[in-house]
Amino acid sequence: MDEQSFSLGDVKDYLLQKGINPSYQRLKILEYLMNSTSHPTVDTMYRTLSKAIPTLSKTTIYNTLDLFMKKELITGLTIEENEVRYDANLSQHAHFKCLKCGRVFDIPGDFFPQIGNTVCEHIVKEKHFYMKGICKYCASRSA
Amino acid sequence: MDEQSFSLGDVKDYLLQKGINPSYQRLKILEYLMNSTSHPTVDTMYRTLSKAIPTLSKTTIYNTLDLFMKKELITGLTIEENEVRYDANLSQHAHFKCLKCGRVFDIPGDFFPQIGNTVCEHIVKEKHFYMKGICKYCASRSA
DNA sequence: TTCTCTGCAAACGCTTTGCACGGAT
DNA sequence: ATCCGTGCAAAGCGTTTGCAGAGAA
Repeated sequence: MDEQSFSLGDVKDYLLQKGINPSYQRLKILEYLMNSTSHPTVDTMYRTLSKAIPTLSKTTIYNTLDLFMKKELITGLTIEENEVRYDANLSQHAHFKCLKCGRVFDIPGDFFPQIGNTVCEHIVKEKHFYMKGICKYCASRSA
Repeated sequence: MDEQSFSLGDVKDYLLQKGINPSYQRLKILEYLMNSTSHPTVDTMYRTLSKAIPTLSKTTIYNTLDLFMKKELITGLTIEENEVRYDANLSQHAHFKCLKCGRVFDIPGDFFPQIGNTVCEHIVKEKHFYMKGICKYCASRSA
């Protein structure tokens, strides 16, 4: 958790506004996502949230994330095969994955080409842009 | 297979030039990839190539693709979780995945932002850009 | 009661690993 | 004999499914 900007109350209001029953599990999962910029995997969420909710199961996390995605509160990001990461930041932004430490960073700014609704006659619904390399922390550590 | 432009001989020369022992399996796998623009998954390759090589195993395909990636003959693309696709087209290009039929198309042209070697102080090694939507074939079919 | 939410356990599917056979040198 | 390539079988791991118990209305 990076900087605690959203309270449980904020999160509850948000869920209610989106027409989602704010159960404790859902509140805590969304709170975690909204206060995180690290694009956690299900396993990361599970290991962290288990401390606060010892009975929490991964099934509930999957169920909840599916619900949030269906209701468009979050998006899933695919950078690596074998793991999906989740992001509550819905603004169009790029991602950077460090090949050393594995962390995923948001890259602000509009890097997205100004293509219209179609490209090569295909209808575009989503655009995804990500980079891989060595993050500034790993770079300075090995320098 | 889309348009037969590379012969087995071409592929053999390419393997030798890259310092890879051109076994029959390796030849056929690379031939398939070089003559395909459909970014096949391992399963697609397996089902297709099994016809020509009945004893072929998926293990060999995985071994071979790992080798090709290590030697930088091909790249792996991650658009969906749960499946890796492979591409022998090493030029920087974008991809488009159809949400209906699931096919992945190459999108030619330089859609990549002209960022330098670093972004937000991170060292960039790879850039990936892909879109999702409805491809022209599915769009015309349902129109 | 009825409907929803939760979570254990098992199933699934793609990928990786262990290991042994076979061909080439 | 040695080395490399191949491929069967089993294990691994993230995710999904089946289903039953708990909780709210």
